[in-house]
Amino acid sequence: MAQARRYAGGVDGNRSLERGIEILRAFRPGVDTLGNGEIAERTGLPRSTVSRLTRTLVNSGMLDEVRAERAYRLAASVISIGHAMRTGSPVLNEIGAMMRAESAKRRLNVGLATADRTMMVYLESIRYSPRAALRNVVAGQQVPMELTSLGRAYLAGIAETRREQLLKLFKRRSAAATKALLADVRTSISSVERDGYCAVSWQPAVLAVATPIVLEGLPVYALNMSLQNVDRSAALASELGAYLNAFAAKCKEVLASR
Amino acid sequence: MAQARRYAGGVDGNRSLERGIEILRAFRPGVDTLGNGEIAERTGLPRSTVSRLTRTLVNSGMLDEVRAERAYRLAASVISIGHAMRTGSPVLNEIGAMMRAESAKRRLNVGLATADRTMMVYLESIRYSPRAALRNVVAGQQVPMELTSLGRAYLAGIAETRREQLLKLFKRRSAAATKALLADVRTSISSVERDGYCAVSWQPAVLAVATPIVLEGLPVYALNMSLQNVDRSAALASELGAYLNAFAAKCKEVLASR
DNA sequence: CCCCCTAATTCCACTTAGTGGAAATGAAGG
DNA sequence: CCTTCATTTCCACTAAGTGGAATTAGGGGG
Repeated sequence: MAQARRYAGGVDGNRSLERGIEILRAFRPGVDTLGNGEIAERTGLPRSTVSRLTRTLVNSGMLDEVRAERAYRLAASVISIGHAMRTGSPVLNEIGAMMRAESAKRRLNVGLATADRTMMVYLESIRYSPRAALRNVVAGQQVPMELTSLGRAYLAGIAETRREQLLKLFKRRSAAATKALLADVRTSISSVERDGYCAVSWQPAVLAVATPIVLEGLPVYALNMSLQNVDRSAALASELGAYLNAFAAKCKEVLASR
Repeated sequence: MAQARRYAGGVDGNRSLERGIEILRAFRPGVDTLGNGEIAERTGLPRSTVSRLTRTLVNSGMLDEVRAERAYRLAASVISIGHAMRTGSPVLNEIGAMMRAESAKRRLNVGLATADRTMMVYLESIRYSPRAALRNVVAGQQVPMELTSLGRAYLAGIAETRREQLLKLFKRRSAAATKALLADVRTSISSVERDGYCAVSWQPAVLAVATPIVLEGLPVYALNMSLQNVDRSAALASELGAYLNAFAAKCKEVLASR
């Protein structure tokens, strides 16, 4: 009857695979282990189904079983695949080294991110610190799209229809302060259109600027620069913005000739 | 009839989910995009099945579609999940900072890895360089288990039955020099049992030592230290080994009290 | 030490969701 | 414009997957 399509109120696709992926997603940063019960709760799937799917994920090497606590944790395979994603990314390959150099030269944080649903996820985030030992690089960390310069630059870079979809999702997500927030987001988007970048101070004493990178055949990325322990000032923002615009121009040049 | 078990000559599990994961695994480092045809070749799955599963993976956010070349690439979600794995790992959480400090103090590379099938995958690899700008950290990179100090330390740390399974796999994999290689592997394992570490010079002018970390309720890990641009010498190897043993002891202390 | 209680796993009848060969569609090139 | 290769859609078939119920396995008390 059904032709591998449109199962109970869904879109095309393979239900078991979708559910298996949902289970993997249930492991968020900070969550170490999850038992089948907790997974069932978080995903809304029947317990017996979860039991079978986690078994499959263990066999496929995506989950490790912790027999003692009857629980599972993400296995090493997931970072292998993550690594394949990063090394496969043409953008990161081309400009990763430039980002490091720029971070060292300007003494600030430089990041490259793209969207995962309604979050921005860093492909690379180079954290500058005066002490060399504290400098570090993070990949995979998520920050909220609507609250960050990265996310707003991304929104400015994507197709309008998609942007409006996402804005609706934010509205549904945060009950309070929605109106002001959305206005803020739109201001940032205009700022990108006018100046090439937007500045947001999402976290206290951190000033961040970001700009979109739009390339044919690739998802939209956003590039950012940020400084910790500073007072937010318009002058500083426009200085950072100028650095960012110059750097982004250099990146786009390199990427265009790939 | 079939109760979600033992489909055509397989073990228990969900076939579609297994296949979907296989598709994700087909994207190895260096492979940027893959079309459905190539995926079908690499995985041995029927083309129509691949077509449906890739669509599902796109809907689930694990793959990005590149319409222009009718191909797919791994999406940002996979590094989100990879990041969740790393932050969820109690071992990396506890000793990551210590590893950085040790790398800076001893001026050498420090790595933590575990197994993904027959490969070792780095949870963290801290690459020391005299120039601060060149120091970097990699996660997810794979190295062959049977050829590296990391892999051999891991083999020394796991249950004997599992070890013998893996050794058989290596035999099947590399046709040439198998006998000598396996003897080498066993020598390394004895070396771990006797000295606490093993030394291997897998890549030219790189000397590496590694030791297993075995903890209740966690997969076996391996910790390594390595130096580039050195001549292999027994004296240097035992010096590195001593550093490693001291460091591993400190790590185990921290991990025991978690 | 045994028994209860909770949670995970297995069982099983049901039937839909998935399958893969064949047809259709679509892109690239002569 | 027509051919060729590749990818996607179609569709009849049925095995694979489902989820509620029964069962088993842990893990605290009593």
